[in-house]
Amino acid sequence: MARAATTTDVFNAIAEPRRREIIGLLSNGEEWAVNDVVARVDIEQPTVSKHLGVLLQVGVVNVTKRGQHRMYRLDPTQLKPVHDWVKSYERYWTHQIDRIKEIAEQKTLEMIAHGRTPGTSK
Amino acid sequence: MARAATTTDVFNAIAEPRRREIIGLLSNGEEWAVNDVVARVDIEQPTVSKHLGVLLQVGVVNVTKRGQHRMYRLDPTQLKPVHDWVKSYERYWTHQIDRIKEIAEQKTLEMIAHGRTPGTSK
DNA sequence: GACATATATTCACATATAGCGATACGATTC
DNA sequence: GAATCGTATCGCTATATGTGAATATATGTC
Repeated sequence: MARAATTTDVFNAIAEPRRREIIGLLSNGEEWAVNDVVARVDIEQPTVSKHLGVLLQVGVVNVTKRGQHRMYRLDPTQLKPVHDWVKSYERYWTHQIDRIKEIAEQKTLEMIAHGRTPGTSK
Repeated sequence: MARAATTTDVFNAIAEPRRREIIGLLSNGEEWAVNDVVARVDIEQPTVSKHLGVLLQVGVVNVTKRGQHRMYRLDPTQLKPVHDWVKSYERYWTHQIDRIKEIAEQKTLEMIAHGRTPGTSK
């Protein structure tokens, strides 16, 4: 099987740095015409159109036709799955003191439990 | 140019759902032998080895040789870049009330400023 | 209608998968 | 040292890029 399409989900879509860059631009909440984006990033117009197309397919942006312009707007809520997933690991790098304490507590609990957690591979 | 390698950075590495699944397994902080992982996910051993190899290259896991086993351990701090990036958008889906207020305030400020924020495309 | 502007689509290219099956390699056990 | 276990690697297939160049498709303007 080949690699999953970039349009499969948000995780694949945001793997591309330029798409994250475009998302960053649109994060001011305004509507952006394609050429507004092109003027700000060092990417050709067709490429920008394609990246916006990917973001559109996964729902990270909306588009509205206004005259000959197509106005793109960010829908930040579509990034929530990424946030939800990575949030579980947040405690490992925030609050250094608390983190040390947490890890110590965890180890203690493990010692008490005294059970091999991963499948005991002979 | 082709798509960036999965080993380019954490964003590319975690785009693959099975790698996120493996990360989830290892999140108990224990050391996992390859076969421990194989026993838990419905993936063949060579594929698991490859996924672990990708995660290793981007630093999300460490490996230690112990006898004929290779023990993999998660290094969750390597996921921080993802968290940092997505955290900027957190406010859009948390605290529904505050969010409405924030957006209203933002619009008001924009009206006061009265300047077109994106590059005024003629 | 002729022409310019804004955006999308098509083509070709170089490259990178994910997974399977077979196999190679190192460590362990007998 | 032969068999076995744990793991990595190779060859293969099918597929999906990201980008640039060229072109098509609207839409707006004179």
